[in-house]
Amino acid sequence: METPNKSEKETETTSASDFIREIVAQDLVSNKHKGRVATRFPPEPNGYLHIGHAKSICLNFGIANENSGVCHLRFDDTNPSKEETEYVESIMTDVKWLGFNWNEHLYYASDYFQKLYQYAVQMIKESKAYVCGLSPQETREYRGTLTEPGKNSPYRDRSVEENLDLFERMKAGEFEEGKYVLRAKIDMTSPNLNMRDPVIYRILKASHHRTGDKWCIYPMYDYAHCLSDSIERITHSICTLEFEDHRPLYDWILDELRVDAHPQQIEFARLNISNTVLSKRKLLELVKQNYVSGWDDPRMPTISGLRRRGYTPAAIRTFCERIGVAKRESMVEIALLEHGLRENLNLCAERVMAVLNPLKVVIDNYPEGTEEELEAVNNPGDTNAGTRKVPFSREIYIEQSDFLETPPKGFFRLSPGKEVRLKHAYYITCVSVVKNESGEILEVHCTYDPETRGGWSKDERMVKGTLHWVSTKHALDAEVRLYEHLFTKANPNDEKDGVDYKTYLNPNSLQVLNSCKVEPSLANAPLGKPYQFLRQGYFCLDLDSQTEKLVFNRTVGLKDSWAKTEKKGK
RNA sequence: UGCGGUGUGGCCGAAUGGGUAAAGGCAUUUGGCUCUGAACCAAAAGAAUGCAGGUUCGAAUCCUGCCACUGUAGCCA
Repeated sequence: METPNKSEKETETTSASDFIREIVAQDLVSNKHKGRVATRFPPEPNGYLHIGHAKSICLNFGIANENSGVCHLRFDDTNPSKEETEYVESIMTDVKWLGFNWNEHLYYASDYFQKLYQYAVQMIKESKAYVCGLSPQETREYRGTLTEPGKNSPYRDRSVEENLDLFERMKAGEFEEGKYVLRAKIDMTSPNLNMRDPVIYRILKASHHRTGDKWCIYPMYDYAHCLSDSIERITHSICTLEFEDHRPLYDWILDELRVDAHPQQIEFARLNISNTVLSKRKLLELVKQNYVSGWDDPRMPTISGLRRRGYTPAAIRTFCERIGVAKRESMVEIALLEHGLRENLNLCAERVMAVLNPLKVVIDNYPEGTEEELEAVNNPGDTNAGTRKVPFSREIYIEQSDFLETPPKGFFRLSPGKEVRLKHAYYITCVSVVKNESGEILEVHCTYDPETRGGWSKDERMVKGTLHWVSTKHALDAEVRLYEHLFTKANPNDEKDGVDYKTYLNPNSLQVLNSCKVEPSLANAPLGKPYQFLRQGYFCLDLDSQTEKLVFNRTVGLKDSWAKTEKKGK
């Protein structure tokens, strides 16, 4: 498997098996497909990919990779009224970014329109399909209900010749949309509604993003999908649970057409994640109604949103492996996603210092006008990451939350009379506080111990707290965007009593900090490169960033056990 | 209320034609370590597997009957 980012590091995981992989393994043992494994990822190009699709991508490409097989990328473009080239592009970008490669196996259902048409003619000739003139409304009425059988269409017994003629004229564009459809002749009394003479072709006078105006009849999903799978000689056609009831139809079409490749459809449960939504309709609504800034808003669970947020492909892949594959519908806690993210970022993110809510500290005994460069390791877990120089001077910024005039028990950051370590620098002791008339703290005065340069003390005196800091005169201004879960409720889809899911939108999902100070090495931060802002979390440069005004996204915060005990105390 | 599917700790999920204390991960709690209250290390707590019967020396696995949840009545996919 190729990874697009060379610096990317993979999290160690033992890939677990699941019921689908077992089926594939058994088929390999029984030589059912002569040792071949061919899967496919078949998105409809009518929207952006989200992390639910990533589960399917990892599954399909994963199974192919593990078995020296192939996985096709096939655009299921049978409905020209909804599909666009823009989506085709974004889907390819996202699949590649996730680290998967379809090589030469890029297909479109629209490539098969001619073949599909010929198969339809064959079905008509064998009296297995007929042209129906019922209106959409009538078709619905004839179909029956969940508990009542349907009844035969009055057009069901047209002659083969008449059907052939009508179908030909449908194709020639002689009829308006809705006037006729081609239906499979199965059984209007079947307990499975999908088998009640399903429509397999409809008239659509829309321009197709690839075939233009060549066609005005388009195959329906059930008809096109199984045949596309068969044409491509897919061995295992993996889809989600809602298609379970369609499997008899999938098999019926392939059986009746006596094709020589008959893939096996296998269904699994789609992914749900807490505190977000993963339905195309809802995601589209959030975008269209400006609840978010776009498909790639860093709060969105879309692949493009996650990418902009700073997620790594490896973290998403690991997540998809860990959630497993099963048939029961479930909701995975978003904490699992975030855990894997931190785990991966911890390996590859370089550490830097940034102060989000600055508080000025003056080091009284540090010579005025002097400055020095201190060495800082980029990643304590990875010696290859090297070191960098960080400028230090008499005035620095620390985090407001790192100073408390009257500290509670267990607080081991800075407070009057207390000594703390400045990361990579010196030990400092707070000697006084300067406030304005209304009592707000303007600056904190400290003294430093020159013997502790680099953050070490020869006498091994105990210093419990270590703070991050930035030299005031070297600091770069930055905007930092902090994100929280998009929804406050674990399951926003639980819309009981008519409550709309948007009711649960988190008003604090985006918090913008405008007066952040970051260390100068960040001046040349490349887009998307992961950083750990020491003691705070993982961040990356956002595409809104400018040279004069850097903009960073918080990908995910570090775990914060102090915040936890603080909360408990309240 | 047809047909299909699914029920295993708070959340995912193993246990693949019955066999010792029902894996593992996340979350939670505790302790250790540490120049990040991070990471890391160690440990703890937490389920008698939807319910009720039955078969068996022995059942999450087999049988019977219930219950709950879910999908399905597009000329969407």
